[in-house]
Amino acid sequence: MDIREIARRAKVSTATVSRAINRLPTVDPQLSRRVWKVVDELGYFPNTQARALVSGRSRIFGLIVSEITNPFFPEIVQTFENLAVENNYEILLTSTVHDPKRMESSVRRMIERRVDGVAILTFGMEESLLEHLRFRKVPLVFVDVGPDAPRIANIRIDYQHGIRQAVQHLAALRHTRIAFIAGPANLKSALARRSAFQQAMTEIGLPPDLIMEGDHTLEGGMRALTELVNSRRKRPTAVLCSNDMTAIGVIRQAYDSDIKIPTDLSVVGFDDIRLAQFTTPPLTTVQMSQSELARLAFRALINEAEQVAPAHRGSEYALVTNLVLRRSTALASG
Amino acid sequence: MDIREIARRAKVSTATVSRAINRLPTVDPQLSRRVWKVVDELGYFPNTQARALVSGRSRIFGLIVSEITNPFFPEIVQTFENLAVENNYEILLTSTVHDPKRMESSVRRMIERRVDGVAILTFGMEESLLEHLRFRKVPLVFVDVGPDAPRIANIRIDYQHGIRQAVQHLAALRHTRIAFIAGPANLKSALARRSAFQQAMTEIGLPPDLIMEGDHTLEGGMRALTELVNSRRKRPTAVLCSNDMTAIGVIRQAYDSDIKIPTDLSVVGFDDIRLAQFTTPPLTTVQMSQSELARLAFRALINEAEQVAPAHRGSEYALVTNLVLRRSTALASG
DNA sequence: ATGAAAGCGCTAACAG
DNA sequence: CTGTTAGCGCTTTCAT
Repeated sequence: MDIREIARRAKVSTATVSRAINRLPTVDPQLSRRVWKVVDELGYFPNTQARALVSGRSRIFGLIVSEITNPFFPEIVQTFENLAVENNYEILLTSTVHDPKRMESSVRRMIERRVDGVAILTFGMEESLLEHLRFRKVPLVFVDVGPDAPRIANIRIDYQHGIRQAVQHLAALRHTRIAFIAGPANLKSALARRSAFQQAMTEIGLPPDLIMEGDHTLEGGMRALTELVNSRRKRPTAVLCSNDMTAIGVIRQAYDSDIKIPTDLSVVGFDDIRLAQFTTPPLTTVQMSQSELARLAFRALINEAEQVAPAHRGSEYALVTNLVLRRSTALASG
Repeated sequence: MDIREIARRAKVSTATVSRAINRLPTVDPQLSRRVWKVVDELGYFPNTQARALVSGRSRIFGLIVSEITNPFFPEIVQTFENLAVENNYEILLTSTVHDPKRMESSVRRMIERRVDGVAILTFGMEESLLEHLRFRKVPLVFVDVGPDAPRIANIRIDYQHGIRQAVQHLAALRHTRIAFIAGPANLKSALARRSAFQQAMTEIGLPPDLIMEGDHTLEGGMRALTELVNSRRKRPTAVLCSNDMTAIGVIRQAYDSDIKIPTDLSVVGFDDIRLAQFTTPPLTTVQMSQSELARLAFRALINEAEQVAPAHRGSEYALVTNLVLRRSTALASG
């Protein structure tokens, strides 16, 4: 069943069918009705491949993430999909699973399907992979790490804003010994969080000297708390974590070590993944809105894809972070 | 840049380029090398839309889920994507978000992109939506609820197996008052879990009379435990939940009510979502392997899509459930 | 083994 | 306002 079949049955040309289906205003309402009647009767759906072939636009946006199972991403994917539906796009979702081969295949798949734009929301992308995409002038959007170039948008995250709130919140609860459990040192966003912490502490005259190394995993959080507890130094009364998984590890380890949260130890996370609401106690954390991030990314892509004359420079979007209070923090004990 | 460009530069016909790229054995190695050289030099990637148009196969599988943010799904999506990459397919992911309009648009999008098969992994699908898909003879795979018809595969889940293990595990820990928090009554899979519980209890001579209504949400679990606690009846020492989110709600409410888990109350979940490992204490639960489910679904689709002569009946796949022990269960107190 | 050419389903330029 | 037709990039007969 194709457009010709419809044309035959509606006794019009294929051009008219095409126009009617695309709701071009220049078609006689009479004919249009005839076309739509046949379309509905036959249950006809236009073939997007054929459309894409002739129009040169696939109406597909690529979305590259690290791993779908990383709790940071489902919300992003969902929001992205919602927007795609609203705007009549499809989304081609690929994950790199931290594997260079998979990154390469992601890019290849994007190009083969002729996507109209790609949002790269992985943590740390190999520059080299962008070559093909940039060469083909595919609109791109990055978080934090993109180059400043035409057709490349960047979402800049204000880590400082939320982290300052977190530190000041803890200070207001009379905490003075506040530890920070950092993320992987090769991760730009983790480094940014770390220095935001240092600055926020310094601002209020607290020494930012209690910094533990973590790796953004549950296990890393558990290890870091264990170290903190076993250290000869005086134990901190509060700990700020570079991401929520780390904080969840801290909570888990605290439970095992009979440290009560928040009475014995206040814990603050970062990201505000869905899971943060489900811990016991629910986690106070710095929110970096995943849905807002997805919205910005989508908007960047659609702006770029649907404008006729591409801008000469890339555009910038900003995302602020904010503390959300739950129940893992309390007045410093003692 | 297209196949003609390659042909011109390699001084062969487009037919030869096509054959070389598709690695047909009938092409002279000499020419093939020439073609590939040009392909690599230019960074050429075949246009999948054009391929799909002529071949009639899109190499896209649809995957319909309820909500991507439901913790049950990310693992499924990830596994599905891994398999897609391995087999050179793309996945068209849509979610119904429990909205009839979105279900409809999911189906429309699948058909417009001419997917080669669809896995319907939602909880409860409107029969009516299948019409279009079945009419177009698209291979389909369901969980539990699919009709027995050609090109339609079904994955049957053995709820009984894991639930019996859970009940017997609790009984072995000397629990005799075991409650069950059920799921929504309109959900076939929830009903199956409930009756599996009843049967497993009856088998060992325990009365399956402590059944609370839940709704598969955290809040539902919290409410159910509150009721259980406030009831005049003797409190159960163990509770089996229809899904993990419910169990997590129970854990949360127990924490708020100063009931220690597992010492005062043993809790068992169902599904084994990733999150179950991250609760405090980690949740003992009946595993219904999401990755295995995804694997079965993908295999069903690819079998159906790549066989020349469609079988006359739908095929059936089985998935068993199994208890996984963590730390939310213990000997009955008292 | 290779090439010429038809055609997949659609849109858009052009003519009327 | 409507129809005719070329052509999007590729695969696949059918000749050679």
